[in-house]
Amino acid sequence: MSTVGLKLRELREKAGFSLRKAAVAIDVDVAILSKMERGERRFSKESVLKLAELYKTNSDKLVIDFLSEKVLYELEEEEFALEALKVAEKQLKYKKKGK
Amino acid sequence: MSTVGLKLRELREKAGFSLRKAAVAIDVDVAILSKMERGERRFSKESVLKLAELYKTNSDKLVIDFLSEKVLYELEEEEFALEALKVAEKQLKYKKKGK
DNA sequence: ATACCTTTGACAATATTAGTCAACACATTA
DNA sequence: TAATGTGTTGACTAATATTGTCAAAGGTAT
Repeated sequence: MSTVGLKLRELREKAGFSLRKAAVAIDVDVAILSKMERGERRFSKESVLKLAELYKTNSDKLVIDFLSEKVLYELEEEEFALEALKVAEKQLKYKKKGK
Repeated sequence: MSTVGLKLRELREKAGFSLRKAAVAIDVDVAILSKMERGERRFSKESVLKLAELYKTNSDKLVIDFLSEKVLYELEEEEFALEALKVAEKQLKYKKKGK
């Protein structure tokens, strides 16, 4: 169900890594990587970056998906989730201009 | 610095509540309400709702600000924060249509 | 001084998240 | 069939973050 998870699983398979190998390579328990790929547990940003490097892929989109999921997780079941996102965007743009 | 905090503080003052009175009314420690209003500690959604009711105000915008701050907190210092918000929005819209 | 107000910081309690480990089921293959 | 490799699961512990409690401080006004 997780976008980052699915993408990273595909990448792993294409790169020819077994779950175990990949887990060892990025210094994470196999169980955790398994769960992260399937969305049972959320990724750490660190893992995403390490995996991207391992699979020789650009990490930007993966990180964006990762963050997006993090945000949506916070907003799940919230009636005003969409409105909140829009306000957050506006604030962020304003802030950026400021500095 | 917190939007919800500022708004709720203004509302409280307009409604003529001291910090103590308001805190007691919503069953929260004074120290915490003080910190929440000033953005030193984040609000709980429950507090926002209770305060809105206490001040006889519609809570929608307050909740939206509250959620927006929660989200921005998660994304602070993230290079791709804006992109992540956009992706999250898209996903959310898609999801909504689905159900 | 007394009675309010708000703020502060130290501390404890709780909840959430992350990590560890052993065992399972399945398939492959020596 | 026994050994090896695959991914998954659940129970448990450890670490971290979030919340709550409390006592005391510094204001201001009566």
